[in-house]
Amino acid sequence: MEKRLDEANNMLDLMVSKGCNPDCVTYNTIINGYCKAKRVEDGLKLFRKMSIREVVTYNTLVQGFSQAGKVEVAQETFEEMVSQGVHPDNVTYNILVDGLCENGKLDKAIQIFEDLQMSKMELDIVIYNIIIHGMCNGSKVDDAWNLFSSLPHKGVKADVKTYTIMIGGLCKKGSLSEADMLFKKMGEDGIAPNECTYNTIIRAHLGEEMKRCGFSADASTMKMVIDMLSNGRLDKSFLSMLS
DNA sequence: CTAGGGTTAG
Repeated sequence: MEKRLDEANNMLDLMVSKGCNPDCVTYNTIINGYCKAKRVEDGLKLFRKMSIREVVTYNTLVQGFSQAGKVEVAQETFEEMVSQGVHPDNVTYNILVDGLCENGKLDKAIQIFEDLQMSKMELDIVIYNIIIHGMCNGSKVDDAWNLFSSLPHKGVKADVKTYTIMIGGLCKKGSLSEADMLFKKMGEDGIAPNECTYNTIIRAHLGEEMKRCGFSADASTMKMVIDMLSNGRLDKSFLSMLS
């Protein structure tokens, strides 16, 4: 967790030298550490050396490759898992579908999600949250809304994340009044908003308020930003807010 | 008498 992977590896060698054999949890802890440290290739090397093939390790690797932006390799790892006879579980599909969404492959994510719905796997709210989030970020807020609205028929109960994701999607689309209505409905449905929900809706309202007050990136604003960037009062990451 | 490792929102 502290990204001190080489020390962790030395510890692994030490335990082996003392006759204490690592098991799948030991290995997975280190493989996950490699992935979090953006060293998924090193994680894969360790994986190739071990003989245990279980679902959690594959899940770790699929996520590692996705988060390293190598979603094709993540998909290949998933295929390998299936061909090795290791059965994917809910977490596998959550990781795979989220990885596809985060790497610009929303259509593929939706396709897998639809296959899952036809399968006899029991889907819980997590996969719905992931796909609704993917749709909202992929400019398919209307599709997200339709899916969100279908949850009661499917016997799946929306949680605070579902509402927050959907409210965020409506805000992004510019439908602030619909977002407000959903925020109200969420309370009526007995789901309490949390800090994420409030941040989402407050940010959208502030953005509207700024527009109404005539704030925009005009010449004088740009000059102010450029000045503040040059004297260091404003961090460069601020610019990402503007796009 | 068998822990501990992998998943979603701004």
